[in-house]
Parts: sequence; C-alpha cells; structure tokens
Amino acid sequence: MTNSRIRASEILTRAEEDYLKTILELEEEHESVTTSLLATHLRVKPASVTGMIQKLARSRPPCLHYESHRGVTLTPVGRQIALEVIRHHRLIEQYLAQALGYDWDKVDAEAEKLEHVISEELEDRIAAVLGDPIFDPHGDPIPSKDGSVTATSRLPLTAIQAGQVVRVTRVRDDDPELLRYLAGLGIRLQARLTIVERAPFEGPLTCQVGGAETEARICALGRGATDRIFVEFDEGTG
Amino acid sequence: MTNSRIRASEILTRAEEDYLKTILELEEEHESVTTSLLATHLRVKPASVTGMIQKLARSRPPCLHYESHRGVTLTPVGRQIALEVIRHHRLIEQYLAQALGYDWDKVDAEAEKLEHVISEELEDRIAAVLGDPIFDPHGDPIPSKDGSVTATSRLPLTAIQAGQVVRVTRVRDDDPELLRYLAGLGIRLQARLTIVERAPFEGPLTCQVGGAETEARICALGRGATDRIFVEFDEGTG
DNA sequence: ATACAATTTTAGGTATGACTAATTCTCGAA
DNA sequence: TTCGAGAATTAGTCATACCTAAAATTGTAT
Ligand SMILES: [Mn+2]
Ligand SMILES: [Mn+2]
Ligand SMILES: [Mn+2]
Ligand SMILES: [Mn+2]
Repeated sequence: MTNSRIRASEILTRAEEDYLKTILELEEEHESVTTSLLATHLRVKPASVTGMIQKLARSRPPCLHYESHRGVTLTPVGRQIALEVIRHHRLIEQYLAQALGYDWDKVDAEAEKLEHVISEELEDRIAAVLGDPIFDPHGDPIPSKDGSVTATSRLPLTAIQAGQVVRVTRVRDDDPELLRYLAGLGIRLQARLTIVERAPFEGPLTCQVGGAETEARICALGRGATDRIFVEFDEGTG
Repeated sequence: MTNSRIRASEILTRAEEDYLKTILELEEEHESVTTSLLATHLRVKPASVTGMIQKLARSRPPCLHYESHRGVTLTPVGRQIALEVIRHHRLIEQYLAQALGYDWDKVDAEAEKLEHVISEELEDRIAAVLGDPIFDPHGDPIPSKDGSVTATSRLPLTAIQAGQVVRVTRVRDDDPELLRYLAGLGIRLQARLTIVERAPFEGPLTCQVGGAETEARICALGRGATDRIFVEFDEGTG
C-alpha cells in the first residue's frame, strides 16, 4: 500500500494532521516556520520533523513547499486541510465548554485527540447544536466550512498603558495552569480590565478586574500572563 | 521503549483495545474464541490475530490466556479493560442518539473511533448528562463503572411462534443497512410485534408492527433480520 | 575570506501492527 | 492408525512515526 497521494480532505494520519495544523498556527505568528520551531511545538525531535515535512512535501498534491534548510510554507491544499483540523479542534472545545460544562483549561487536551476522529456528520451536528459559533472558549476564531476565519485582536495586555480600560477577547490556550489561574481571578473572555499601574523593567501589571459596579478585584500579572492575554479597547460601558 | 507492562486502565493502543473488546463480545456468544473468529470480526488476517494475542498474553499482567491452537480467554484484567472500552462505546452511541439526534444506524461507526480517545472526565460528563443510562440505542447494556452489566434478551425473533406477541428489546448493531431498513418498517426498541405467520424451511416471518390502536403495518422478515432482532414476551398491553 | 556555532539533514535503528507465503498442528474420516 | 483438510502459527515484509548520533549546511563573527 503506497499511500503517497493526498487529495484535499483525504484520509491523513493523526500525525500528519497535527503537523499541518501546527504549521498553519505558526505561520500566523512567525515569518518563517522552521524545523526547530515545529519540533518544539509538536514535542518531537528536529530529525522527526525533517522526515515528516519531506513526506508532506512529496505528497501529491503537495501539502507544503519545502526547501532544505529554508523552512516550510503550506500550499492551498495543506492550508485547507489545516483549517479543517483547526475547525474540528475549536468546535469541539466550544462544544465541551457549552454543552458539557467543561472548564476552559481542560478543553484543549480533549479536543487534541477528538479533532482527528470525528466525522463530517458529527462536525455538522455539533456546529448546529451550538448555532454555528464563531469563537472557541479562548476567543480563537472557528474557521467556517469554506475556510474563512474571523480576525482577532493581536494586542497583548503587555502593550497597554496605565489608566486604559480594555476588554479581554482572547487568551492563549496552551497553558492550562495559567487558564485556571486567570479563571480564579475572574479574568475570562469579555472581562473588563482597568490598568492601574505598569511597573517598569518587565515588572508586573496591576489591573482591576470587572466594572466598579460589581465587586472589583485588583490583581498583579507578570509578563507570562500579560503576553498571553489579548484585549481590545473597551467601547461603551456595558 | 519496551512497553510490555500493562496495568488495568493503562494506556493501550487502539488496536489492543479493539481486540480486547471484540474478544469479550465474542466470549458471550461463542464457547470458544478462535483466531479465525477474531480475524473475521476485526477484519484482519488470522496471522495478524496470532501476533496480537501473543502480545496480549505476554503483557504483564496478562490481558488474556492463550494456548497455541486453543483459542483465547480474557483474564480479569483483560475483561476489565474490555468492559471499559465497551462502556465508552455504548455511552457514546447513546449520547450521539439522544443528544445529537443521530439515527441508530450511524452511531456504531462514530463510536468505534471515539471510544479510544475520550478521557475519564468526558466519559463521566456524558454519563451524567444522559442520567447514567443502562442501555445503548440498540438495546445493548452499558457496563457500569464498576463493571456490572445488565442481562439482555437472548431470544431471537426467529424462535417465536405464530400468534405470539412480543416486544423488541435488542437489535444487533453490526449491519447499518438492516437498522435503517427496520427503522423504515417502524421496528425499533420497544416496538410491539404480533407474529402472524411463520413460513416453513427458514421462510419469512410475517408480523404486525405496533398495536392495533395505531396504524399497524404488516411486514415479512427474512432470516437475516429475525436472527438479529431479540425480543421479550409482551407483558401488559401498554 | 574563514571558521565556528547553531540549525538542519542524513543515516541507521526501534516499536507497532498490518500483510503474504510457507509451515505446522489438530481432529475427524477412512 | 493414518491421512488430509482446514485452522493456526511462523517467517519474512512493509509502512508509519518516532528516536539517537553523525554529517552537512548556514550565516555570523573575526
Ligand atoms: Mn491533535
Ligand atoms: Mn482554543
Ligand atoms: Mn474501536
Ligand atoms: Mn450498540
């Protein structure tokens, strides 16, 4: 069985799907997707990455462009497959949170496995039950079936000045511990933050969580947190 | 990496889990679970079965007893793992049917993949949402967490005489086409059947579906159907 | 222009789990 | 009791996807 041909939405292995998904996610944040960058995010060794990207570049049609020592770029075919996997992942995360009461720190690990095994029918039913959601529990956009993706804030809390008022729109989902910690502080999607103070030299950022109406809490966040929280300037005091 | 030790509820591969599940299912219906029987049900070649059962017999503690040319028997450890996989499978089937509106002919294929990847937490949440169901959409019992299994009817429709009135309590889930066909006839779980006539020499069984109250339909079922439908004698005309 | 350090690729190996083909075993019939 | 058909096992391959160690490449610093 020589499995060297791939059509869009063909049967790929779990490993292949994870590579394509990760490449697309990294393309959005890095100008070049290198072997070592992929190895870090996929938790495998660089030699393994080289082997896999060579296979994906050899597939017909190719899922990605690859030149030795130059990093990789997804082809339209590879990008479409990656978007399908990401749609699965984020839809499942949202379903676990909405329909099954999962906390936002647990959904990623579960979705990581389920994303590879659900059928088109299950994908569609989940989307229907949720009313075709556009965002996952961390504020990441869920690609539509045709592959379009809503833009999200790239403004990290780290970049905000003292005195400004912002709303949380996205939180990196790669650190469950941080997510649980933030939930404990009341920092969730749509939470309003008023920046009280920014200590210099990468010192902590002090902010007030929630409006003055409710019991507002003050907390200090380090760089590890503020780099992973994305915000928009608050329009209209809801 | 020598992965030869297995504790109950340890990480097994998908293939290993499917073998153990299938062995338990076959033990219930056959006095001896042979290599070729397993090969047929797992859709692999006998040589592959020999290899896998030798590995499962060598695992520590062993998942099954195996003597060359003598078939296999699950050990308590193997049985417990098999029950966990079957619990996953049937809970998922029931969830797909109840919560997501799946038809009973589609749930098996989907559950076959999902059963291997859901976490203990997801299993528990699904069970909770469904109110700890005891049966799956085909009337098969869902093993409880402690491994107990409700007994089900082993009386096939084939064994029923003309004139008798029975209720459908279980239908084999291995043939989606048959399930869809039966659904079209109104033959589902708890449907009442009145046997009108039994043609001799394995001829068709004619029966009336549903009570006389509703629009009762007459249909003729061949052996392929009646062997796969299990019934109980109807108590009280509900 | 050269050399070195970091990155990347190649070479070679492991484990899983399937396959085919060849061989061996078992058990019933002669 | 022997024989042979069918069932099962062994032997040898292949594909996937990881790994380590060695070799090659790149770009930067001298
Ligand atoms: Mn994954
Ligand atoms: Mn997410
Ligand atoms: Mn399965
Ligand atoms: Mn079932």
